[in-house]
This record gives sequence, C-alpha cells and structure tokens, in this order.
Amino acid sequence: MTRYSRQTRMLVAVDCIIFGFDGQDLKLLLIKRGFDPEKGKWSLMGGFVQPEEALDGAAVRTLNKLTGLDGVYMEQLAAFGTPQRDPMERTLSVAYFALIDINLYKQQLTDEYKAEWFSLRDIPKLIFDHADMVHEAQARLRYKAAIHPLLFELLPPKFTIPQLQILFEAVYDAGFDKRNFSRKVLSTGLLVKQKEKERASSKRGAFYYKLDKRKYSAKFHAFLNFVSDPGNLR
Amino acid sequence: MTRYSRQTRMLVAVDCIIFGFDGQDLKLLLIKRGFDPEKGKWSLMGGFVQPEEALDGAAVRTLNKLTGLDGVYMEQLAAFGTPQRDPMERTLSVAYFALIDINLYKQQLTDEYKAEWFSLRDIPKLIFDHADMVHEAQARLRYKAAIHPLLFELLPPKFTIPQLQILFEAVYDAGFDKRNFSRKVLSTGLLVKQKEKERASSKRGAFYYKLDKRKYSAKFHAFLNFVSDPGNLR
DNA sequence: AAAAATAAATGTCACCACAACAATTATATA
DNA sequence: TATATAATTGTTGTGGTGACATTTATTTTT
Repeated sequence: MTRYSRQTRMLVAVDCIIFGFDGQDLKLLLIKRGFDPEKGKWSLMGGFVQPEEALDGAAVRTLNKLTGLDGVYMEQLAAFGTPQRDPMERTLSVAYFALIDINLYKQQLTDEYKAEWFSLRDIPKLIFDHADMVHEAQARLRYKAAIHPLLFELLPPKFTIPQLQILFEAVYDAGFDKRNFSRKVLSTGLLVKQKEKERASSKRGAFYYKLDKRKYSAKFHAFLNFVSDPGNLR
Repeated sequence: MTRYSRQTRMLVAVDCIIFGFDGQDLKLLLIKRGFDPEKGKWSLMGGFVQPEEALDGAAVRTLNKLTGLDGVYMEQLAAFGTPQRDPMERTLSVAYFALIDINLYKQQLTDEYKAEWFSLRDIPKLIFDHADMVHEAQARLRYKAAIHPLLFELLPPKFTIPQLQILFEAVYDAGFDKRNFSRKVLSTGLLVKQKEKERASSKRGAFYYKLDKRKYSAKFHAFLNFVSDPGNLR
C-alpha cells in the first residue's frame, strides 16, 4: 500500500493532569522539564506517542513512568492542537486527567523528573498551553464530580465522611452543611460502614467507610447529584 | 531551532459526526468516501489538519465544505488513535460532533461527496473506526441533552412544544408524558411564546416558540434536568 | 472525679420538584 | 351540528433537599 501524499505529518504527545488530595487541598503533580525547549520549567508529565502505541496506552505508560502506579483512574480530556503551541515543531497533544490516591505515590527512587505536588490555588507558570489544560481538567473534574461518584478515586480505601466532605469542599472551594452532606452521601448506598474509627483528627473519632465495589461500578455512570447547584460549570 | 529527533510523526485528521432532525427521526449525515483506501464506502466527513490550522478550525472547515453552513454548534468529542485504525498509514483522528438545523442543509450544487442522511437506527457499515465515533457521539448527545438545553440546535428558530417532545423521544428512544414534558421545558424560562401557530400537523394547531437568546446563553451550562433518569449513560 | 471542650452522628420541618394521572379547549372534518 | 383529533391546562401525593438543632462519644482540663 502507498501513503497519503502531500499531507503534513506531525508529532503527537500525551500530557497527564494528575490530581491528588492530601487531606486538606486538591493538588497537582508537576515535573521539571528535562529537555529543550523550556528545559527546567514546570510542566505536566508527558511524552510522545510511540509508533505502535495507542493513545490510552501512551497515557498509562506516561503516568506509570512518573508515579510507578497502575490501574489508576484516567480519562481523556481533550486534544490540544493550536499550530504554535510548541514553538519547536508542530505537536498535537492529547491531554488525560488522572485521579490518584496520593498516599500511593512515592517519590520514585531516581527522582528523574524532580516532581512536586502543587496546590491548585498556587500553580506556577507552566510551559506551552499546559495551564489551559489544567484549567480545563479542573472544570471537568468539578463537572463530573457533581453528578458522579468520582472523587472517591482520590481517597484511600478507607476514609471517613468528614474527610470526604473536606475533599468536596476543596474541589468546589465552598462549604457544605455537614448534616445534609452525610445524608446525601450515605443515601447513595455506595458506602459500607466499618467498625474501626479514625482517631487522629478528633476526640470522638469518625467511623471509616469503604466503597461497595459492586454498587460503585454499577452506579458510576448514574446521575447522583452530589452537589446541589454547581453553578455555571462546563 | 532544531526539531525533536527520533520521534514518529503521523497524520492528523478531523472527522465530523453531523446530527440532524427531520421532524421524526434523529439523522446522521454520511458521505461516500472519494479516495483509497475504502473508496466508495460510507464514511464520516473528514479531512486532514493543515499545517497552519487549528483543530477546531479544521473541523469548522470540514463541516462547511460539506454543508455550506457556518456558525453551527460543534464540540470536540474525542481523539481516536489506535495504531491500525487506518490501514494505509498511521492517522490520528480528532472527532467533532455537530448539531444542525436540517432545513438549512441544502445538497451542495456539486454533490461532490454523495452525502446522504441516515436514520440512527439504520446506519450502514462505516469505514475504519467511524462506527465507534458515532456511538460515542450518540452517547455524548444523550448525556448532555439530559441536563443542558442542547437539542434546540437541531430545530429551526421557530418550533412547537410537541415538535420538541418528538425530538427528545427520538434521541432517547422513549416516550415522555406530554404534560410533564411541557411543564418542565417551559419552567426553564428559555422559551418565548409566539402568536403564530403551526397548523400543518394538527387540527387545533400548536403555538410556535422561540429561544430567548439571552437566557439561553446564560443557562447553557447550567444543570437543567430535562430527562428524569437517563439511565446508565456515559 | 467532675466539668468543659470538641467534633461526630443523628434528627426535625417546611418547601418544592416532579411523576402519575385527568379534564378541557380549539379547530377541522364528517 | 356532531365528532374526531391533538394541544393546553390542571391536580395530587410523595420524595428529595436545604435550612436548622440536638445528642453523643471521647479527650482534655480543672
């Protein structure tokens, strides 16, 4: 077979917007770019799509290379393809966003990428159009988490209702009534109460909960209305 | 400046999933592919992204080339990049879906593409992974239209409530109670009642409505809940 | 050992959205 | 004038939910 003549080929990359939650703030994992152009600047973790590699595969590989993690929640965000977004050479980037349990992330032994977590309220200047990607990812996270049980992906297997609420409040930068919040969350039927309590952050201690995996997968795409009026999100 | 050496470049295309509504069924606009491979087979309208062109620009250009239309509602669906999706040469495709008022579509004078409208329940075999794209677009349409005032883009400027209901029933392949439906739609405050009636499809005639453009743009991203339980959509 | 402090857990109430269901009205045709 | 047809408007009970208060378990303080 021949090829399509007279058409431009271009580089294709993936970039990962990696979210984590430290118990207080929503965080973003960034690296220091290791090659030119923009070497040494803050950047999303990314890489070029290889000849025999699917897009999702490239994203998984890229995430794993930085975090060492597998089986992480990840979804395609969008393709970014402005002609001059990479001044060196035309490069299309397919952005993915990932939600990880921040406790599972260990600084890789060889800290090859000089990665750091940044609070989303304090993101440094990023290369290319990475800031756009981050904003779009944050908007998407807010949108989806308002109606789907998504934020659990940011928590460890065992968590308390107050911890969950702090997470929601961090994501939406808003306060919620704790009575209504717990009622709403428990009414989904997704949570299984544990006998053990979390005793570090309060005198009385709060019961741990786990996700009911079966119901979780069943209801993941259902409309669950976690946040009343998420306002004008996208 | 130099280039990124030792990386694979690939072709980048856009493909358009174009929806229309003929008053009864939801339809899809397809063309007969004009070049090899798969010449003569049914296909989505698409084209390669040009050297100085943005992705959105390529999508707009491609849609316009087929329909002659501008200012059409269009959004990026996803990037499809399986290595072998085009057997000729590795090609990444960014899919866009568009909603057009089918009345505005005139068969272009030179019917260069041999385009035809197909009912979504009766789509012919498509080339490459275009069937996947269509399914994903349909799922996205159902998802978004359940909570945002999206389907108005498929209707002419003046329409009746019964027409709107038929459209919703076509999209969701379900029946809705007309009393609850009209109450729900009118309660959004997006519709302006006209004095004129549509008299073709009933004895009594149904009043025309128009969109309140101001409120429409304001509430486009709000959560409006047009469909009660859209089931397990994506 | 009792009191105070802290945060978790549970409870109440009024309102509104909405699904389920029925009646009325405007017009054309028989 | 009666009848058929489809549009329009109306009713009711229930569940979800936002606003708000109280009780309970535990540690710390006096």
